[in-house]
Amino acid sequence: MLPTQLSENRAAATATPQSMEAGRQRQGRLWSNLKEVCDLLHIPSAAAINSEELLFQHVQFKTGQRIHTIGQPFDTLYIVNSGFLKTVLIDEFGNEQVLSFPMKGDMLGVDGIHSCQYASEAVALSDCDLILLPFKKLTALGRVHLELENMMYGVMSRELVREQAMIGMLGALSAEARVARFLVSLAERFSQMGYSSKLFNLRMTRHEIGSYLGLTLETVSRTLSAFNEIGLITVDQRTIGIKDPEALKTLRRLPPSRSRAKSAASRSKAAADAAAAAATTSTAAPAAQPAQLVATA
Amino acid sequence: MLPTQLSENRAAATATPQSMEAGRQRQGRLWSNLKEVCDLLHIPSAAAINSEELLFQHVQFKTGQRIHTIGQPFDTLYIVNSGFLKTVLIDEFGNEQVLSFPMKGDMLGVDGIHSCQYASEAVALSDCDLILLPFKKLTALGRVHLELENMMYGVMSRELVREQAMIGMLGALSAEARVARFLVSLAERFSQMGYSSKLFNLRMTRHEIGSYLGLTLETVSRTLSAFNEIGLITVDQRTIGIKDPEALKTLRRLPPSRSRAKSAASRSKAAADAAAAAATTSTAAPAAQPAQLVATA
DNA sequence: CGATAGGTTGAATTTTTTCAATTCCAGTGG
DNA sequence: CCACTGGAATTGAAAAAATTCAACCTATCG
Repeated sequence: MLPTQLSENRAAATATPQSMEAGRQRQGRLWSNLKEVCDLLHIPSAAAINSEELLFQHVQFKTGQRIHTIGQPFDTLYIVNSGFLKTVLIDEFGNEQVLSFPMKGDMLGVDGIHSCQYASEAVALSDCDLILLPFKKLTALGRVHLELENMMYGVMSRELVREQAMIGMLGALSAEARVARFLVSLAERFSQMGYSSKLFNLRMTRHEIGSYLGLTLETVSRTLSAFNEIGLITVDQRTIGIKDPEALKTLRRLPPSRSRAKSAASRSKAAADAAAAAATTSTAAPAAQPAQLVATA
Repeated sequence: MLPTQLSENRAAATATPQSMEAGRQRQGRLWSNLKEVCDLLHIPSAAAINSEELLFQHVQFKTGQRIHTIGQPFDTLYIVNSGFLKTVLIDEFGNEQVLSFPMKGDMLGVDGIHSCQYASEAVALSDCDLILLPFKKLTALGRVHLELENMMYGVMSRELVREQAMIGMLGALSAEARVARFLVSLAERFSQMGYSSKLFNLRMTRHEIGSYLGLTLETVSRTLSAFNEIGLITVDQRTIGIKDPEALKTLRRLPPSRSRAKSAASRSKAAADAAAAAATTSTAAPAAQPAQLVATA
């Protein structure tokens, strides 16, 4: 594999550089110490922790495997070390409602603390490497290592803030704005993880995206096509290229379709309209700049 | 005031029996001990706590007052002892997005832990009595009183589960189903608080309900009228009577409007339709039974 | 008692979904 | 190696759901 390649995300799905760094082989599995866990969660680990003793076990899941199911007794939290997942609620007719798409650095299972049963189901969308955090052990440890306790509260609060933002989005935004923000937030996540924020592969189906955003898969597909048509993004199946992140960030509604339908030549005009409709101060992107390729960590 | 009265909720807005129980006058304010706090949160307080020393201060807010605002430095959590509030997000144009309607036993401010700034704004919808929990003090105490620590994790996790349910609702349900569930969950909250679950007053405007449910105020109003028309509820401004809680709980979509419009006499037929459309096993409610009045605690 | 915010209702319009018809692709087995 | 197959994705047209705009009503509060 070349260090620069299009299918960068597929790399994360198997053995990543990261999972090599943050873990040591032992008894045929991987383990991480407290510092590595804190780093993964972006918690300043305050050095003071001398804990080659305190190790947390990793577990690998293959694509499609279930990490936990609804109602299953809760006893451990998980941190995503590599890979991509979805968490879902199942309604009375067995329909899935996607709640989140956890990836590197995210915590899973927090919703199980309250009732001692997981309240959602987590499924691997790619091969995954997760770190196990036995909850009892964790809280006990938290009483000794203050930064760990802060970490716990911080991560749970962050999760809550994220869900609040989600509620705000579902409650207030149009279909187009939801899809736009979804793309932007994905791009930001990838960027944080050291991947390209300009070109990436979606790990989930249109159906899953739709469920997550409260839309049908057709609406998602149409919206992506529309964004492509006015030059905000490029779409090829699950490969997305972000062309105008600023316009996506502030987009509220697309210009009326007639201004798109008129002619293919009016592309730049349509993009300008979109930016205007977005009530943004950002300048329209200077056409298609060459997509930045992958920076392998 | 009579012990049984229609405006039961208004009582909670001022001096309730509860706020008398759970608090003692001292220095002209109210204070609660740890046991009272735990009781309020429905946490088994494990007796062992001998803490007439450990007291938490109450603060009163008048209708319309702001408890905290977005961006304000975080240092304290709040527990609602009495009264009703809303929490909101403010978008870039100053529009409010309602996130929750906290009431007795709910915790406020958890979203501030992560970034040390409150992420939402809390506003009193009625006169309120809140208990202050200085966060630093609380975590320190948590290390000594294990049940308190568990309480913290439990409450935060519960909040998360609640928001997940909200996301599921916004993502998957029709306007009618959302309004129905909103009424049911309100009824349940009131019931838990010792009020009638059959007759209560809404504390919030149609606009606020709409924002909370991701609908316009007109849609909320129309939906309430429709529920009234088919006998699921009675509506008179902010006074809601619940007639058929089972149908509301399982309702997915209303029967087509023509079956409602045909004649006022077809009422029971329409109600049966609604129950059928709800795919529920519950029997349709036996017409209007006299509304149960208030049980004052 | 008039001003005003909240609430209801109707009609037109827009947005999103539903249904249906293809197309595209990845994987499988001949 | 290539034709098949089935899930995923796209696209169009019709239908349904929800919003918008507007008019009007009704409580409440100075």
